[in-house]
Amino acid sequence: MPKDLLIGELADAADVGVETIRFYEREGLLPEPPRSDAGYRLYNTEAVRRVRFIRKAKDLGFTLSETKDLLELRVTDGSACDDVAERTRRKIAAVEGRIRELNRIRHVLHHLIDACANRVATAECPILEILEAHEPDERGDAQ
Amino acid sequence: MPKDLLIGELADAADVGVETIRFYEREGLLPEPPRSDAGYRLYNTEAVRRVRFIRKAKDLGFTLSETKDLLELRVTDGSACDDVAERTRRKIAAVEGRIRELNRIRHVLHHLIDACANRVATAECPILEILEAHEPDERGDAQ
DNA sequence: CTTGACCCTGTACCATGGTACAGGCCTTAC
DNA sequence: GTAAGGCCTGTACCATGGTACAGGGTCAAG
Repeated sequence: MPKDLLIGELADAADVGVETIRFYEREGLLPEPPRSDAGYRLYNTEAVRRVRFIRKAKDLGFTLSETKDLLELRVTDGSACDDVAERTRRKIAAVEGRIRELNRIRHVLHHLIDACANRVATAECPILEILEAHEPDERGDAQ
Repeated sequence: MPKDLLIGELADAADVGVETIRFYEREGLLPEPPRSDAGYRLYNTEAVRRVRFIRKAKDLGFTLSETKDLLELRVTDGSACDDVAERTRRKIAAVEGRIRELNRIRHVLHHLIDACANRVATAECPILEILEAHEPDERGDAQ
């Protein structure tokens, strides 16, 4: 039987502050956990994964609301498979759009390294070349 | 000779508000442009690319300060090539890290689609599988 | 030569995502 | 049994990235 974690232990394990955990709970990103007799929140190890995921998603530029959507994508009795699949496809498209943009930035940065190696002065700001090629503009998803 | 843009024309072209342009200037992301006799800011088309890039970077989760770093990466008389190359390599590593994380999310979302197709109920929140193995990940060329 | 749409500076305000008390109740260790 | 720590709720505050006036000058059209 896995031992329950107190909020401070969860915070340490997920490398965030205690206040952040309570904040995520208020915002609906973490379910309200069961409580001890004294009213202490009792967490399991899934909560650690959840908090770490929220952090990761935030660093990738997802808003808390988008992150909440991602966490809610699952097949349960109550949710129609087709609907979940459709929402998931939209999220995949959004993720792929971000990957494409990041790859464009990556390529341009590599060109800059090359220019450096050849001691070629880049008069203009080279990173702006990113926007030369076509520009899809849509953010795929989000709200 | 390319016609100068007034701030409102730049804002329209880059699809942001006029106040946002002035905000970016205050924050040092846009250089102070020349002024007309009446004190109006006069922009060229590079400014449009710059503002669009700032927007894009923001959507990808870069802070304004990181974006400023990216825009400052260039080889000029005043900056040592080796230093620019080194900073650029660090930025590439950061970009590649983001791409890897996004690919992990993408894979898990694809698994969810599969589970859906097979009408397999996913009891746990499937996206949390992302944090399981540190899969070394196949290169992130989603282009 | 005035009206309306723009521009200027300056300051105030807003949403997001936390962070930091204050005031009080458990729990363990001495 | 008492002190140190951790937990509770509640409220206030903070940084980032804008957004929205107020009060005033500019300019082109009619």
